[in-house]
Amino acid sequence: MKHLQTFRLIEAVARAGSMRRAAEDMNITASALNRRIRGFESEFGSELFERLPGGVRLNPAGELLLHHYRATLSDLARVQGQVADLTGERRGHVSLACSQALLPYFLPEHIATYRTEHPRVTFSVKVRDRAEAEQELASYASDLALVFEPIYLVDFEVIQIVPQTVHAVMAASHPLAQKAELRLRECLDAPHIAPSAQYGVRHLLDFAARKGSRQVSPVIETESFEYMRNYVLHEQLLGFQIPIGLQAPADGSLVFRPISARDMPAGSLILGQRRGRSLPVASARFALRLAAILKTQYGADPTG
Amino acid sequence: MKHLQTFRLIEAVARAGSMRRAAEDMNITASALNRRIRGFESEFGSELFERLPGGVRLNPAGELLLHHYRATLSDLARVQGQVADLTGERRGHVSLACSQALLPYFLPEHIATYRTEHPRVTFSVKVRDRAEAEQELASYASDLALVFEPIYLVDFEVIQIVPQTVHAVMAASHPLAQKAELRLRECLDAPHIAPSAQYGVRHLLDFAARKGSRQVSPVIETESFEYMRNYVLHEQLLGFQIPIGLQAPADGSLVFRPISARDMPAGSLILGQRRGRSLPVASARFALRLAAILKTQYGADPTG
DNA sequence: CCGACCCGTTGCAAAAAATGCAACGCCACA
DNA sequence: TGTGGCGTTGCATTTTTTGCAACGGGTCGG
Repeated sequence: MKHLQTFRLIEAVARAGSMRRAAEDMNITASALNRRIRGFESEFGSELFERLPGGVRLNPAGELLLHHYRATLSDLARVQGQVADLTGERRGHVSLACSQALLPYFLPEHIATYRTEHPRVTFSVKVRDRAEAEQELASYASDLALVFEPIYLVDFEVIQIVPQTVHAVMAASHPLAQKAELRLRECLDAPHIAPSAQYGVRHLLDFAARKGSRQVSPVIETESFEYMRNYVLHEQLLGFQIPIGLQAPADGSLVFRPISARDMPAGSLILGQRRGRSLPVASARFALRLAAILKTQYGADPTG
Repeated sequence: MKHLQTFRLIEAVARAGSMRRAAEDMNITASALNRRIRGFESEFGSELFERLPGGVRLNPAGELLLHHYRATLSDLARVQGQVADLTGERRGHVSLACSQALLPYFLPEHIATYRTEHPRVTFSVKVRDRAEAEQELASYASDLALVFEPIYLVDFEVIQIVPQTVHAVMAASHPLAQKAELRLRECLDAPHIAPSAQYGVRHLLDFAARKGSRQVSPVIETESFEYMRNYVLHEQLLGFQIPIGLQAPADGSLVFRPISARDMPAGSLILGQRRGRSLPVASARFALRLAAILKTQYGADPTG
């Protein structure tokens, strides 16, 4: 949209922290950029940036305006989606932030299915931990978030919530692989590999361990669940993940067992959006679909 | 705001129903206007107008877009108000639609008072009957409405509600001027002048009369309460109005008496805004002030 | 049934706005 | 005290927008 170019430039300057760098990013000269900013500031009635030696930084007025811009952009996208609906076309864009567990199986499968039915709908999939995901929604950078155990629920509107019991992941040859269900104690006694602190799985583990006056003491700590799943095939360690991110391989090399509910309650996988926002049509429809799938595949909402 | 010029043009075309007329209104040539519209339509991805012989008309896509524009405008005004607050200045604009009864005393007094405290706040005051006032809010043409007995309460969010008993207005020499309170029967028996059907006062009168198997049969019917107040000084008729629009003149020529609550319940004077909208700072503050004044001057909210 | 009229649209030249280039003053840092 | 990055400004150039005139199509009244 051409009429929003000035806002795009403002955003670029805010991101770059300097007019000259932003000018380069946007493929115009610093002078042109500078004059657009100054021109807008004067018609807006207030400066948007603090001029510092070495660059610029958004001032509070600029923050407010940038927020307006993002809200405008999002509303315009919604309108375009509605118009596309009017003309009978199913097109649009869905932007989604999700936890790592959704990457290997769940999202690829269901986005692919959705796209066979609606080939003109495109997707962005970002990986964000539970804190970042909310930020993503708040800044309108993503329409939807599908996150395990989000932290702050302010401005986060729950669309669907499903329980996910943490599972221990291990090689088929691991001694504990014989049991159908594991006690937390057994897991902590065995050498283990654990996700780092920002993840919901780790948070649940730490919490449950403290309650039993134990602690999680991983041999390896990692930010990557994929790394964890692969590593336990090479050394006899226990890993931890939620079932939506797990699938038994055909060769039977990897197995996973739930941790007893007596030791650790199930966590919540939550599909949500920014509170009060009306989503673009494409995102809204996809959210409905996703909610239905989660509900039927992963059972009733534990909160009622 | 320069970057919204195209939207202003689209709105003008929608209002004028023809590009050439809109071009004249906006002081540009029809060709320039036409090319901007076509240009925008092509980047937007859809036509906004039906081209008819004899002019154009918004199509559904255009309606959606115009709605987006108005929402954007309103949000931008809110942001500008917040920024003005940041810089310590109290400026901004309050737009208000109101019933006639507020014109003679109430609004002039309180807007003037407000402006002595906040000289940089400007006002628009539009007179609208109770149906039009809601339309005014819905289209973002006004921020606030202060209306007696609004009709449809959809999308109308009540800020403050105060009771107003309908009063009979008459010359001091009128026989009924001796009594402190009038029965509806007495009023209908006497020759009277009444507001036309779209007004809340008339609506209450008609309703109460029907309940007593009577009917309002005015000698004169008028859209102007000012006319009514002045007319009863020249002929011995009863007029009707609510007390917020009445003030006893110094010379005692005009008197007004309440109609008994046994015959007719008090109506509601309601201050409201568009549901769910976050108002510009100036309007929000003025609304708070107005609500406080209404509450203290005209007693408790009858609905609780 | 046809001419007058109003409509949206388009070609082309003029006017206006945005841009690039070069230079200036400023401040931090070495 | 120089050096390099920063925001900003004057000026020539390029790009965009506008106004003018004309075209084709439709309605309406004589």
